[in-house]
Amino acid sequence: MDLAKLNPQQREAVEHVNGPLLILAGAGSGKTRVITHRIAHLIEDHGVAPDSVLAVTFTNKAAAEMGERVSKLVGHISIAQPRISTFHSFCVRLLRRDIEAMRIGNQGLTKDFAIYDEADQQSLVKAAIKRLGIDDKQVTPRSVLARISWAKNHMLDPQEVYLNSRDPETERVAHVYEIYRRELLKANAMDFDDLLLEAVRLLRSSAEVRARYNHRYRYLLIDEYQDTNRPQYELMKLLAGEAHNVCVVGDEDQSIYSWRGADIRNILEFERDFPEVKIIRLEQNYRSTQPILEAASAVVSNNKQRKGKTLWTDREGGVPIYYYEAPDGENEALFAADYIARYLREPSESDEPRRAAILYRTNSQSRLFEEALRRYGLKYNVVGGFSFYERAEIKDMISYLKLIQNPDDSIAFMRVVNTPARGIGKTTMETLERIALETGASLWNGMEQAIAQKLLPARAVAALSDFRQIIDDARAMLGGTFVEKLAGEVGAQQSAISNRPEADAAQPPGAVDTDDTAFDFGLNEQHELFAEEAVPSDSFEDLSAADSSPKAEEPAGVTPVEGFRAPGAAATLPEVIKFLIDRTGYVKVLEEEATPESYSRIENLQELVNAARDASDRAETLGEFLDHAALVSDTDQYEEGSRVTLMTLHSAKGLEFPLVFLVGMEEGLFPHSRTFLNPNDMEEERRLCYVGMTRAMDTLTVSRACYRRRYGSDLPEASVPSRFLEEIPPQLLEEIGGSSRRRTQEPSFTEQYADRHYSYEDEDQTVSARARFGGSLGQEKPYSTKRAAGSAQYQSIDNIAEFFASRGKKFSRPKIEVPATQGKRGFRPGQRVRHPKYGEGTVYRREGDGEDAKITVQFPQHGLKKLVEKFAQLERV
DNA sequence: TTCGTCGCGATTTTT
DNA sequence: TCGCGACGAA
Repeated sequence: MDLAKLNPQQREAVEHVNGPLLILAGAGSGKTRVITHRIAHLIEDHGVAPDSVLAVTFTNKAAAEMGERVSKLVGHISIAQPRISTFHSFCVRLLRRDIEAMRIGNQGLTKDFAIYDEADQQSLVKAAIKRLGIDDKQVTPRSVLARISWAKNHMLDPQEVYLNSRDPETERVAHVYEIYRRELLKANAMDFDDLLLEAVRLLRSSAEVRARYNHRYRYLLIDEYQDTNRPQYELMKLLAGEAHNVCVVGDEDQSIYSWRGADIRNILEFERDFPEVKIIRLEQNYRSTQPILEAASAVVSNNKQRKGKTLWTDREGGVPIYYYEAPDGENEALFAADYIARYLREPSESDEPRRAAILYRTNSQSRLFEEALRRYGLKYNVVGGFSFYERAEIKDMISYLKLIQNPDDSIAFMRVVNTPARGIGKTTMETLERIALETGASLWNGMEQAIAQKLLPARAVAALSDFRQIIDDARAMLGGTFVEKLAGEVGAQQSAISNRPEADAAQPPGAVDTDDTAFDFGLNEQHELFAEEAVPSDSFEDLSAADSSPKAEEPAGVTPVEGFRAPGAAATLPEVIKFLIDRTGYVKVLEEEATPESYSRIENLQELVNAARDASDRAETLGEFLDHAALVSDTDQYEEGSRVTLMTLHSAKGLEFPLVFLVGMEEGLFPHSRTFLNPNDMEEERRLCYVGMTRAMDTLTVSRACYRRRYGSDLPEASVPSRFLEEIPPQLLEEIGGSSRRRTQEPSFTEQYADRHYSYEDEDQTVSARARFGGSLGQEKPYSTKRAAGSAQYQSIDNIAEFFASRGKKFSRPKIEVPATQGKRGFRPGQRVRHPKYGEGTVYRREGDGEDAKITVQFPQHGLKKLVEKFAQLERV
């Protein structure tokens, strides 16, 4: 292993082999490099078996990237590779394998458990609130769910929440929590938090399982350690076993997930639980220029809760931080787009192609920038927001699959039982829920009882039977055929600790108990055979045509099981999805709708079939396919090849870009208004700002809109510059655009162009740009319903003209009618004022007029205050 | 039971 | 602006 390219601290970290290691790695200090080299060093120079190394990262994307880099370093050595995964997917694997060790009698979750996402959780909580008869005006499902999640992240069960409660509201939360938990169990399901908790519970409760994993994973690495929460910490301790070969890497200044339970104390307790720990600090930054580093450090140094460290770089020179003050949000976006367009056109100074990122605080801010980039015909990649698997039609199909896998999944049941409409309405559902509640069973079970005992009107029974038949048929198609990768290289590695069941016989459809969803694990040759016939054409017709495989037409209920196991008789996952899409009439409904929206949904479904085919090609089981769907995260969408990336500051963690736009630097937006009350939250916002700034390698541009529309209302509100702007040392900041205050001797890249950014006669915005509006987007985001639909509205020349006309108006009158009073009191947003009690502040917002005008003022010490202007005794400063 | 309209409230950040 | 729930009519 060649360690010559590492600095002394990095090298020390890499060469540390046994025992606990804590690496405090500042932004851009080559942390990933250290981790990958450390893994390679262990394997290459110390003969550690690759698959006894477990590295845990925060996102799947980071894991994949790290895996790639590691296999570049050591790929030649062995087929076995280190396991590199996120906490959550690691836990899923662990639980799918061993969770039944916790089953007592017939109680407890089975390995076919479902994973509930936030929407599923919300439905469950909503139902629980309703059942408890709690007034849902006061408590929203959202807030209750947040508190349940908080409790889970602090490893408190409903009992403990109840016993610790000091107010009736917390008691109610405890009750909802208890019901929520029971419903999850009944549905054989877990939420994201449970994945961690159950894994901890499993490793604690079974010495045998724990020993197996301790034996399997000898070396443990944890990235982004500052963002781990309590359960993750416990998990780490359990996995570290006796050997304590655990290396954690983190940066207190980049801790931005405390709202999700991340606890900085984990760093302190690490030293307590592993007293023999070695601590290494990485403080040399290889990423950013001096001014960027200095500005970011200056901002974060305003935090009180901080050990403090000094990042330094030997990189010399660099342009200042540019600051652009836009009249409004649209202009801010156009400015960024214009700047980026020019930037990308310039030849790159290094070998790397030019890349830029626009970073914002909330996802909703992306829209304006997307529109602006489209105007300029720039391809871009949006990370976050709506992901593919969150789209309604996709969730619907996934819910059908989930139901096949786990019929007790009541949330999936409710989602699709009447989707598309098949005459199962409110009354029917209420009856089913009642039956389920009375017998303590799942909705599916309730349905079976209702059908068998004819507890419902004939029409409802018929509709339910039809629904059941669809699920049963689909399951029968799949039964016994979905292939597990057993043979060959990968299988050997996996089966080290895996204890897959021998091929189970698929049971006849209808015989539903928790075990009949087990799949056979055939061989690869067999799979290849099926894959051949599974390749359909890509047309829409393909979906709607009644082309579902012949066996679907067979009366599934009477065909003997053996019939489904014969070679060639079983269906692959994509076939089953196509069967479902067709048999449920889903596409038919969409086609009848015949709107651009509905066609794009059909496209999305086609995309799902493609995804399933890929999974099937990789020989994934239905369960694995569903896990993947549940665990892909927004940040995983980041494409490295993309030249322009839009994302939230949170998603940007761990990435770097030559050019970064940090936009929306306004009080209330960033820092977000919800953090005004709590100083700790404010410090986290500041860390978030630090994270954003340190993403920039060469150029950092910060911007703000003086007037911004909230919720698309038509009167824009004045904004107050973000406090973080003021924390950037003024000598590092240079205002650009309209009113440049200062000119440097040589016109910088920015200055050459900055004054031209209003120009709409720019060549990019004429014919060529128009021609590209449709196509470029489609390539970049093939499944984007909303965005595909959105792009349509700009395709006509009239619309474009209209767009520019409206924009043009704004620019000629940047200050749109602001509710401003002429009177001498008339305080206007953005103005500095003094209040006898609260001191100096900035006017944030003004409502009403004349005598009853109310104004909201932001005071540094007291936060936002709403005052009646007449009485407030405010003076101008 | 379904489908339409209307009014209201919402926006942090994510595995 | 947009998405959801409530409400009412066929």
